[in-house]
Amino acid sequence: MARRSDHSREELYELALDAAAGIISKEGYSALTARRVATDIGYSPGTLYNLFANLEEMIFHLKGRVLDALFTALSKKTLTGNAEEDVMKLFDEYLAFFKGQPEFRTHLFEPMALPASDLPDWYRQKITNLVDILETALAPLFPAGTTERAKAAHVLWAGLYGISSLDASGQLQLVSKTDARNMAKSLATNFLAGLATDTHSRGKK
Amino acid sequence: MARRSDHSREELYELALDAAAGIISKEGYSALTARRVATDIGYSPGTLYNLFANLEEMIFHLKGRVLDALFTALSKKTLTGNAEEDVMKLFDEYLAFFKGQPEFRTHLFEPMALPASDLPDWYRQKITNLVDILETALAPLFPAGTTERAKAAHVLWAGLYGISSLDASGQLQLVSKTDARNMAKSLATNFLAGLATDTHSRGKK
DNA sequence: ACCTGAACACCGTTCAAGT
DNA sequence: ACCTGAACACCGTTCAAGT
Repeated sequence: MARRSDHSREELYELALDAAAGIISKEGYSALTARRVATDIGYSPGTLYNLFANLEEMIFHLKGRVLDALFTALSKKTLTGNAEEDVMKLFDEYLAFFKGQPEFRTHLFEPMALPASDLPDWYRQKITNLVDILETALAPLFPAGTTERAKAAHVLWAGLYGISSLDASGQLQLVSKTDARNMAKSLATNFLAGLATDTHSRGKK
Repeated sequence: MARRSDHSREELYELALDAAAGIISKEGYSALTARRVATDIGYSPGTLYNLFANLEEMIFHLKGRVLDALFTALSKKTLTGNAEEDVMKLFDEYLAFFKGQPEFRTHLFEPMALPASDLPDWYRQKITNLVDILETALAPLFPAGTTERAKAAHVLWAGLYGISSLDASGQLQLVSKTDARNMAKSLATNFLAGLATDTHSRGKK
């Protein structure tokens, strides 16, 4: 074939990520290969390497896109000012988001092949933005910008991730009706109740 | 070469898992291939397929071994009867276990390619045994065998997993000195404090 | 400047053939 | 019965050559 300029670089970028997302949701992660994406967008494999350093980087950008979509979904929620209620609202939206696209839930936050310190800033920022939403819901409980508030948001975020992730991969026994939502509620309720006792009373231990 | 019966089937099984563990810890997961394991144990690739259905199953068995080692480590801890103290003792041992072998932390509980329902029983049992240790530490807070006690143990387990996992993959900003241990402590303290208020008082909400 | 497609160095897995 | 090793159908990635 001859040279193609049917698509700009930006269009190609979007086409590639679209194709990758489609392959994953239709056939699973194992079907996602550079050659397959190239075929699906009608270009040769080499072209992909004009857009991304390698397949891993391409997946990285796809994850970035999913993080953006999750951010949008969580941002839509209007907070009431009741911390427990708001946290559960966000938890529910999180769980609902991945229920609709289970393929992504299991891989979105999975360990990167990169050394942890090499996580690019633009990526880390997307995660920060997500955690910040959770932190906002904790505003009634803490003075703004305190370390304690950030820590609480981080623990809730990591806890929710753990629940969602182990649930999705069948690594928690879900016999006893203790499904992910139920566990998320337990986490939110008890952790926040514990924070309250912590802040108000509690001398030394 | 000729036929080899240098090793029994059981010996081969152990040799293969030993080799796999060595490859992972020395060169990372991406270096783990069926051909490489075969080379390292001095057999041809085909022999591996006498032992395991495929590479994934082999990794599965390796994970089982790591779960056993984690169980052994956690079992060694003697519990004091103070729930909060005991939970933190177990949390610390968990974090220490993976600090010594970070390659495994990031992959041990990662999503399986299998549908969640196909997790073999022997594997799920190993996880159950681990969570049961945590549940034992909660004995002072709940009547034995209650659903509530099991649920609390599950939430703590999933939460710890989330913290450990996101920490390891650099997906929590560890700028603010909020390291994994600190977060695990926050989870344990506040969740258990919340459980206490839950059990004793608390009418309707 | 962008894209191709052959080429390189690998994979996982199978299975006839050997002992 | 167990093991080999060639073979098959793939990979990711590179890069000279084309337009």
